[in-house]
Amino acid sequence: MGTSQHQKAQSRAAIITAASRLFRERGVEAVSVAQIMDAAGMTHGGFPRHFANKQELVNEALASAADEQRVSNGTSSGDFETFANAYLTRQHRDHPETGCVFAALGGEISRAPAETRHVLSERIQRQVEAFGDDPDMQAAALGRWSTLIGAMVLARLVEPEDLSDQIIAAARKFVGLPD
Amino acid sequence: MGTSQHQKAQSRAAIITAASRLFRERGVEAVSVAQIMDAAGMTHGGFPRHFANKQELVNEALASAADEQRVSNGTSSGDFETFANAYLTRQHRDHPETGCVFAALGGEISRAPAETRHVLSERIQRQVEAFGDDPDMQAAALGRWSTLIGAMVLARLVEPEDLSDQIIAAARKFVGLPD
DNA sequence: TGTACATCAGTGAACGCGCGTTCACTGATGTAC
DNA sequence: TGTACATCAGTGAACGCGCGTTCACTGATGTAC
Repeated sequence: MGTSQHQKAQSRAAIITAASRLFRERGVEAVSVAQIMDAAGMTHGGFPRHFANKQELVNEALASAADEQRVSNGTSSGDFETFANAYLTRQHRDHPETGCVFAALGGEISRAPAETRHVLSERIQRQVEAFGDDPDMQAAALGRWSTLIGAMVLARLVEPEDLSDQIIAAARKFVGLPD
Repeated sequence: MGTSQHQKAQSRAAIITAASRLFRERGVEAVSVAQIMDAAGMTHGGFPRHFANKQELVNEALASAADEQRVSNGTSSGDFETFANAYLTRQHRDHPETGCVFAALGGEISRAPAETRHVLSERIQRQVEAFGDDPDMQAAALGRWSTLIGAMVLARLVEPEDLSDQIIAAARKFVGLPD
């Protein structure tokens, strides 16, 4: 076959994007390299041209998912209410594949190799600093952020849907959102 | 070999206990039936005498973990502050194998078969009812409970330990605990 | 209270399967001249 | 501007390995008489 450098970069991006979605949807261990490569439009034999092993892709894909959230929700600007308002929704609950990586994979990340925990800790550290310079403001934002993540974890695992909705509503109230 | 009915019941309990700890420590998918049977003091061939398959054990082990927490922390009596005070600690963070099943495996449970989600939803539903009869009290408790779970997820995945401690402290403050 | 026997918990070997990874091969890319 | 050639992204087959599960076998249990 053979491809240009530009095409290689596109392929690599497609692999990371596919992995980032599939990992959040089904869990890291439950998704195989072959499934990711297939979703990216290639066969699994091409994988080692882009990553030394699956773990290296996991690190890149989860870091990418974490960055995605920060940028798309504008939390880096300190507008926590806007972030929380989009976070605590049925839309987010029902679409983990494009949602918060910590709610979808927090437990798995805590059991992952040091390198994985490190790249995601950097994102968390940066997020905390974006909450403000004042330690009290940072602490208050951390408390609210924890509520969002825990509520999403609970809301996604419970049935029936009524109870799940109830959890989202309770969390919205608890972090001071209208509704 | 051959064993009495009493010994069989003991073996079954040992398998559930071992599975309950190992799942919370390493994740459900990362622990093999052979590892669980070994931890319970048997060889893996004896497994089908107790459970039809791994999934059946997962359901029992996670339900057992959820029950353990309710009883040992007395949340069913409505004393949320006592529960939260023991929950948001470095001890709990550093020992997921004996801790909250939702913080350790919440994400995995949300991707598990309906039966698994059902047995754990029952426990959550019962817990919510134990929070009180008033919907507003239930909502407030659900908000605080979400904060505990999310904070534990974040505290377990981040490094360095300073930042992890900071998350626990922020959550303690946010749910109104002293310290 | 003894004895003969059916039951079945637990052993250890074996099974098919999907996993991550490796590799010989291909042909388009893009450089050297 | 053309031509010959080295590079290497991607293919498709193959690898060893650990997984969940199955099963013939064993011997202590506990019932029938």
